[in-house]
Parts: sequence; structure tokens; C-alpha cells
Amino acid sequence: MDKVIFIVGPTAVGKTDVSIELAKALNGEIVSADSVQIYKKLDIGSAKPTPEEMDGVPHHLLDFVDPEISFSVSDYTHLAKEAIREIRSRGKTPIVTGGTGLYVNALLYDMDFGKTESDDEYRQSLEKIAEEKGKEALHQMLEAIDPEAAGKVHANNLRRVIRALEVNKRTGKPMSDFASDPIPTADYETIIIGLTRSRLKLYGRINQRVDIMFSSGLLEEVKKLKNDGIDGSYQSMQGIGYKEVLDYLEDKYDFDTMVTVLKQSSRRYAKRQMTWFRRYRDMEWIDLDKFTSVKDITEEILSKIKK
RNA sequence: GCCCAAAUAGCUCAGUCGGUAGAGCAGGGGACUGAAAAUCCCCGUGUCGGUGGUUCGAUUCCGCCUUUGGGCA
Repeated sequence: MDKVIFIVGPTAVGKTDVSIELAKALNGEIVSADSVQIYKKLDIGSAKPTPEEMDGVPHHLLDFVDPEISFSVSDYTHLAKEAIREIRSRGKTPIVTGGTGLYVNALLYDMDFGKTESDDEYRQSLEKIAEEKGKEALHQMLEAIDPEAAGKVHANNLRRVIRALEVNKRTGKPMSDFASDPIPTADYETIIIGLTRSRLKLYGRINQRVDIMFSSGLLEEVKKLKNDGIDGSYQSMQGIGYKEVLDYLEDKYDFDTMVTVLKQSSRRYAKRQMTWFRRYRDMEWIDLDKFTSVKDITEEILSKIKK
């Protein structure tokens, strides 16, 4: 198989099992596309596959960043493309698996991130302006220098407005110069498999998985991170499961409420992921509700790949 | 068995001095280029419990029935 295979889908749909089984069948290696599983020590809450689950299949871009480090799509793109190149050079098949849409996009398309690193100081100064003069004021600043970007971003979306201003400051060019229509990458051919299930089934799996996370020690995992000084101000702690447990540890609500909120956050995340993936034109969707075993699903994927 | 109250969106409830109804939550849809598990935008028709009556017209008033809650035996 000389194409790069993508296995995408919402959280808890069953990507891990399927991708590992597929990797075995194709003599492939997995490239994770998950913005939280990149972090070390965030194991249970991120639903990172265990060594037993990996069953000897090599995984890349997983469990390699310290929790106090900020990590960006750009970082991811460079490392993941390098991993793909390296896997292919050994004659193996890269299987990109994950639910982080932007990361998947970065490997599917040649995206120009403009070589503009984040500028925390500038971001903070802009946040201050927004606080004092309102979000509209910031949006108007953007309108003045990059009307096209301003037209695309809602004034309430502070984060995006700030980023657009930041790009402009660092490069002297408007954001809209970089954010052109994405073109499929020239580095390799791709085949995209989307895993899905009925909402009811998916939500049932999500709720169940959260319960399992707690019985597996999620509370202890977060407590340990907190004791190591990793609090809510870190990017890694913004992951679903981490921020909620952190709030609970700070007595923002009781345990049961926290679990309810956490399940809900996960469900909403899954919904957003579906929105993202639905827009891929040449996606082969597979409804996992129709299969009873991972073996059958793998067979189905193999038959689609051969076509 | 008798008395009282309630019955309206998936849930909790508001409301209509009679002209077929609206909040919160849940849920749904969408956007997405260096924080993306982030950030942001949009979306409320439902036999107003059933059935008769009064009325031009009933979810609204009246009777009966059903269910639920409370009280008295």
C-alpha cells in the first residue's frame, strides 16, 4: 500500500482498536493525530492506547511532549510529516489516526502556517484592549488592516481575531494571504476512512468510557499532575477530562456534577468533530454499528482501500 | 373511599383576562490555518392529559374520566 491511510472519527467511536488491527494487516505504523495524546503523563483522560493495546504496532507522535510545554499545529505538522516520510522510506504504510481535525487537515493539505510563531506578550496586550474597550474594538482593528479576515471571523471569537492580528504584526502580511483554499498535499496520496456510529450508540460509549476512566484512576492522574504544578493555565490541562477534574479538585462543584459535566463536554466535542469531518468530500464513511467485531471492520476497510 | 392541587417542548416550568404558546436546561446544525479536546456563531410546532359541554372560536371557562402529588379517613 503506497498511500497514506487516514482513520478519523469522533471520540470513543473506536478508532484505536480498528487502526491497530489495520496496521497489523497492512504491516503499517500509526501516526497519531491527537492534540492531547501527544502529552506525556496524560494517559487515562486522553484515552491514550496502552502498550498492551498497541500490541507491538509502532506509534508515532504519541506520548512525547512534557505537560508544561505548549505545542502547536505547526510543530505537529513538521514532526508528523517527517514521521510519515520515515515510515514510507522503510516500505511500511503510515496510518494516520486521530480526532483532531486541524491536525488531520495539516497532513491532508499543504497548509501554509506562515512561519509566524505565537507572540504571548502581544496576545496579552490585545486581550487587555478587548477587556477595556470591548471585543468589537479589536475586531475593528482587524477590519482596518485585513478586511477579508475580519469578514470571516466573528467579533466574539477573540482568539481568532487576536491570531489574525498577530500574524499581521509578525509578517506584515494579512492573515488571508496564508489562509487560502487548501490544496491536497503533493507529498503522498491519501485515502480517508471516517468511522461513525449512531448518536445514541456513540453517546452511550462516551458516557461509559468516562466511568471507566474514573475506575482506572483519572482522579489520581490529575491530582498527580496538579501536585507537579501543572494547573489549568497550561495548554495540556485544557483537555476534556483534565479541566473538569481540576475544577472539582478546586471545589467548583461536587463529584457527581463534575462527572455529568465531563460527559457532556465529551458529547459536545464528538458533535463538533462530526461537523468537521463531514465536510471532507472524498471520505469513505463506515458505520461501526453495523459490525460486531474489529476483524469485520478491518475487512471492510481493506476492501475499500483496494478499490 | 372522600377532599384539594397538578397535567403545556426530551426535562423543569412560565403563559394565554377565550383568538392554537415561550424561557432555562438538554439536544441539534454550522464555522474553523501556529491554544483546535481550544475558540466562536445559529436553531424552540408542541394532539397545551383524554372526552363531552358553553362559545363564532377552548390549551384557557364548566362537567366527567385518566394519571401523578398531597391531605382526610
